[in-house]
Formats: sequence, structure tokens, C-alpha cells
Amino acid sequence: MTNYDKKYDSDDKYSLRGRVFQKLREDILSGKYKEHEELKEVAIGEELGVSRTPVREAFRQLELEGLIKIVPNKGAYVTGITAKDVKDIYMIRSLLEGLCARLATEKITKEQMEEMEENIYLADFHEEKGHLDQIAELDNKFHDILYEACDSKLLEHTLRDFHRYVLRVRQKTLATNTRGRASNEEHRQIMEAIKAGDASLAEKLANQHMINAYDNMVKNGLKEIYGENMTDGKN
Amino acid sequence: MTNYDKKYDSDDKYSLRGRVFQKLREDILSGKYKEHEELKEVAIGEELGVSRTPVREAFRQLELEGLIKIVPNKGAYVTGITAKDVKDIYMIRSLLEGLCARLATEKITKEQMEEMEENIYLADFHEEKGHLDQIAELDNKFHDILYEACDSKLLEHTLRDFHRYVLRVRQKTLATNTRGRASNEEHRQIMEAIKAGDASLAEKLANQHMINAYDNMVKNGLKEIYGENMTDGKN
DNA sequence: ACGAGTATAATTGTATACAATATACGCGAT
DNA sequence: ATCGCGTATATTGTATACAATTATACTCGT
Repeated sequence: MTNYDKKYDSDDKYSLRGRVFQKLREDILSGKYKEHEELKEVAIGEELGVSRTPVREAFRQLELEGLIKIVPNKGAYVTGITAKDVKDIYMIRSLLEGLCARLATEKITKEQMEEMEENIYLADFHEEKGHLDQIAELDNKFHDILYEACDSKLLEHTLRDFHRYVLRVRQKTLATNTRGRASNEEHRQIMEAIKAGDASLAEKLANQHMINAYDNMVKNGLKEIYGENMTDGKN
Repeated sequence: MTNYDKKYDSDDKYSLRGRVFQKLREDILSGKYKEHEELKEVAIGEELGVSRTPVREAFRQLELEGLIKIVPNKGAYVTGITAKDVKDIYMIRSLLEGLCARLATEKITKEQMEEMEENIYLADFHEEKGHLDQIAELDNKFHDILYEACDSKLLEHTLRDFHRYVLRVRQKTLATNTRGRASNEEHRQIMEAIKAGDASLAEKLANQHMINAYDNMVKNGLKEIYGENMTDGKN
């Protein structure tokens, strides 16, 4: 019997392809490669000291993650996120994070619950100290815990994708204002609803948490960041 | 200025990689390659008359579509769908198809509306005649139209992914009983809600449409098909 | 007969060579 | 000057060669 169902990271750190994939994803999300920039196989291969083969395979993965777009016989381009895309993602996430919280209410383990409480405690601490990087990291972590707790591989995977997709935008806004405190307070309420076993409440709070996050983004600078595309998202 | 944002199929039909990708996807969904079966690069390359290179790249894409799982240095295996996966997908789809219908209510074009009405009309016809294949195809088509009509690339893409993912299961059950008629009737109600501009009703109906589809699957044979994994999905 | 260890084969991972395609440039005609 | 066209160049697509890893089979000792 083979062990096909063992848990392997699809982006393994040990193959060249995996390393290239991770590096490029990091560089795109961090903004090293800007929107619509063309990624050339040889250039990236030389920069990382590998041949085109693993680079090309990494490209295929990046494309399906939505980070680049490959045009046959032409090239690979970093995908742009329009303001409308961001709005759509938050609408979708609002529903799915709600579902996730609802499911987590019944499925969460004691360890995960503790991790969640610790996360909120730590976030409070760093909020007081004004450690913006840690706050952003803990915010991501909270959602990761929630995704894991819902006990649905598919939902977890889907939410992670969307979450990652908006990281570029989210980090900038979370670090520039007082949303951190409010966000953590909402995390606390979600956590307490889950702890109390109130699935409906947890769902509703998670729904609203996303709506608030989005509203905040719109208020604080989404327009500047993606100004030229804002017309699309006017709706 | 480059035309990076033009619409190209990510699975282009003209490159070898694209053709391999489509062929393998088709073969997996149709059941030619069974669950947990190992796909070997050389074997598939020879069968299709191509080298390993395009096959390997197609594999990367298939993995991110969730159809196969690549274990580093070992091989590529067709992923199994557990009963729990199916349940999760329908939960997710219930929410997202609802969102899709809601958005479509405001965004649908006259052409799409007509296409939808025609779809339902045709489905009625084939239902009378008992043309099971056409019924299944029209069912898929209805959802495709709806996805397009919501005017959200991301939501459309997400829903298409899930839809495709359960095709293996869905076809079997839709073709074996009287769900076809009920399904088309629900399509009609959704369509009329959209036509009447009642977004909330359209959303609610689409939600329920998915729940009904799932319930029907459970009643009619999901257990047989994925019997050995049903315990996971007990919930 | 059984298991450890090792050689052998099969398979994937990576690099390179070659082919096809798209882009850029230059040259000439108008 | 501008447009058309052909050649040169760059870039991606594919095939093949080689390296590394994993699976298999066999030998040998007990």
C-alpha cells in the first residue's frame, strides 16, 4: 500500500522547483515584482542559479495560484489586482470565513482553542507596544488557526488562497491605522462565540469581520494603491 | 504597451502541454484513471506521442486543480474524492452560487438572460425525451451562464473549479433518476427571480438548489460510489 | 526460510540542446 | 517621414541527456 495520502507540502522546500516557486511567490507578494511586470525564464534562472526547467514548472504553479498570467509563446506577467477584485474577494471571504467559523465551532480541538486564545493575548500585547509587523503576523495566524479548525481540507485550502491573494493589499492598510485594535477585538468575539458553542453567532461575527476589514480598506487608501483601476470597482 | 490583460485560455489547446493537460483532465474526470492510480511521465508521454517535458508541466497544473497529487521524487497520483469532500464542496457552493445569483441579478446582460431561458426550454424538451446526456450537459451549461453573468472573474473561476471537481460524482447520480426534472424546475425559479430583479430571492433559491442537489446525491448512491469513505462524511 | 545489505532497475529531478514563435530592427520603396 | 517587408534577435516550447532518488530484486549469511 502506497502512502499517497500522506501530508506533503505541494510547495516542497527541497526541490529546486519548490524553492523557485516559494521565492517568486514571496517576491511577488512583497512587491519586488510589480504588477504587469514580465518574468523571464532565463533571467530568473540565472538569478537563482538554476536552469529554466524548474523555473518553468514554478511558473505553472504560480499561474494557478493566480499570481502570474502566462501567455503562450509570449511570457509570464505578474497579475494585477483591481479594486473590484479586492471587493469580490472580501465578499466571498465574508461568506466562507463565516462558514469556517460555524464549522470550527463543532470541530475545534482543545489545542487549537488554546492557540487561538494565546494569539489574541499576544496581539493585545503587541498592539499596546505598537509592533506593527507582529500585529500583521498574528492577524494572519488567527485566520490560519481558524482555517485549520474547521476540519475541511477544501475550505481551508480555498480560504488560504484568497487570504494570500489579498496579502499585498492588506498588509499596507493594516499597518497604517488603528484597525489593528478593532480587528483583534473582533477576533476575540469570534473566539468567544466558538468557545461558547454558538455556531450561528460565530458565523455572523466572522461575516461581519470581513465586511469591516473591507470597509476599513476602502476608507484608508485602497484608492491610492489601486487608483487607476478604481473605476472597475465603482459598482 | 503589451496586451497582458487579454483573455487567453490558461489551458490553451495549441501547445502540447495544453493538450496533455486537457486530455488528462478529461481522462481523470471520466474515470479512465481511477483514484489513487499512479500517473507515470514516460507512459503518458508515449501514449500521447510527446516527451516528458509537456507532461510534467501539465502535471503541475493538474495538481493545482486538485485532480492529482504530486509526491516529490515519487510520483503523481489521482486524488480521491471522499464523501466528506463532496459534502464540503456543496456547502461551499451553496453559499457561493447564492452570491453568484445575487450578483447576476444586477449584472446579467440581455443576451445572457436569453441564453438562460433557452437553456431551460431545451432542458424541458430533452427531459421529456429522456435524453440523459443532453440533460447533464444543459445542467452544466446553466451554471456556466450564471457564473459568467455575475461579472466577477474570481467568483466565476472559483465556482468553475468546484463545479468541475464534483463532475465525476454528479454525472452518475443526475443520470440515474428523476432529479433532472426537479433540477430544471429550480433553474427556472432562479432564472425568474433574476429576471424579476429580486436578488435576495435568487440568492436563497440558488442556496437551496445546491442543498437539494446534495441531498439527492446522498439519497441516490453517493454511498455506493464512495462507500469506503462514507464514515468520514458522517459528521 | 528469513532478513540485511547491496546491486540493479525504474522513475523523477535538472540541465542543456534544438525548434518554433514572437518581437525588434533596419532597409528600401513610396 | 512613413509604411511594408524581411532578416536578426530574443524568448518560449519541446526533446533529449544526464543526475539524483526511490523501488525492486537478488545474494549471502545466519
